[in-house]
Amino acid sequence: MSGQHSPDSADPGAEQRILDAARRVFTRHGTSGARVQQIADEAGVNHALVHYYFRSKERLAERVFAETANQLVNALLPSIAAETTIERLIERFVAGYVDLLKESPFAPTYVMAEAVQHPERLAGLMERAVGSDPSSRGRLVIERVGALIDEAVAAGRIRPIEPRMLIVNVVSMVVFPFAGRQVLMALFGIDDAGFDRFIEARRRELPGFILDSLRP
Amino acid sequence: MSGQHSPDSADPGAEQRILDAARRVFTRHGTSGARVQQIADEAGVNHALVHYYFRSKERLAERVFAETANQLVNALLPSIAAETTIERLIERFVAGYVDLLKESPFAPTYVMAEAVQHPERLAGLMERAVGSDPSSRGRLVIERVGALIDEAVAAGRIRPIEPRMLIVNVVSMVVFPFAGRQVLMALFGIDDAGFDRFIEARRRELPGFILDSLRP
DNA sequence: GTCTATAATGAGATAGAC
DNA sequence: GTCTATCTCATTATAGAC
Repeated sequence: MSGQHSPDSADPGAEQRILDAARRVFTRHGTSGARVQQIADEAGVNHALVHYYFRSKERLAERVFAETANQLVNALLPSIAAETTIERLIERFVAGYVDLLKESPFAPTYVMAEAVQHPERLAGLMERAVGSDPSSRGRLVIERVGALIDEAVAAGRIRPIEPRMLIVNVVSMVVFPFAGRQVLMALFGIDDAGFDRFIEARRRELPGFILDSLRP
Repeated sequence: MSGQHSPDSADPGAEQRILDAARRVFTRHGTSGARVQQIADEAGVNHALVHYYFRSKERLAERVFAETANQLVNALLPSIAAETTIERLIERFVAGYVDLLKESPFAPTYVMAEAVQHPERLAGLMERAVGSDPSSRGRLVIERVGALIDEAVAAGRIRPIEPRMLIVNVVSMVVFPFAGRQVLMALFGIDDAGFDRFIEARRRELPGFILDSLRP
């Protein structure tokens, strides 16, 4: 039980520790900016082990990108499918996605930046579900949101809006402050604590802002 | 007049061509992913010339980052200062910023990704204007928007909203689709032409969406 | 599986001719 | 100012001992 990485009773094993370290390093520095040595250091292993388990930096990077993009896109699909009104869906999505992004604040910027150079990797998001591709998942969400919009419009609670527009509006307002965190902090002259307060205020106000924009 | 880069009558000169090429390469690949050789190739010069003019890749990267971030933050300040109602300000900002981003679609992702590793570089945005820092420019915009909000609230045209919230909401909805372009295209199953139509639809609809959310 | 030692090469940077 | 040739070194990757 002695070793470089001070393993405790819940040691996940070298391969998993490398994967965890790789996610931290890649999401912060990008694939080209990341160093295999740093990943090995943070995982508490020799850098040769990284190649033993993952063959090359590039293969490891593909794995991390796929997992990160997958998490970002899929994390909230179940809760989205469970909600029965557009109002509650918006509320739950905002709260749930803010929570997710507080856990992985660098993930959106990382995925967007990597996707510029490797857009084809977004096609492999659903390696486990046969016959499902990103756009079919996208269609499922669009159809679900569209159905809830139609119901609310028919009931006179909201005005009509194209599902994709609403989805992009909501996702934009939730994700962008995290992606542009450093820029916002510089422009607003706030520190980490101020940013956290700003995010919490947004978590409270965003659902109302969005629903107000949909009033008939 | 013969040469690698086929200079014409409006040849901007080697230094400027390197700078232009560097902006293209850095914004697409990021600082660590960019190659001096590629910058030299696109500028039509030998790679030694890049070092002659800019000393090192890092110095060139700092220059490109400063110019790009500066453009993104400042481009619309004059037009913002010129508008006299919050409604017109929102309309002009959306239209103007969409135009800007169609010209520099990779700039937001690049700036956000680089800022993760070098947030201090955002402090040097205004190297030319003495005594002005990013947060003071931010305060000017916030105060201006706040004044226009107050006027519209007093006139009963909109409900109260904190200026920073409105600013972030508007900027988010305009910028995010460009930053996340590849992801949106994959999820929605659309191509470049479809994305362009989507952006044009947003340019038309966004001001109305925002103003609807502000109805008293 | 994990380490040490080393190979292989890509890329930034400089010297010096022109 | 611009090029060719060269240097240096950081980094990925592998071979082989344990």
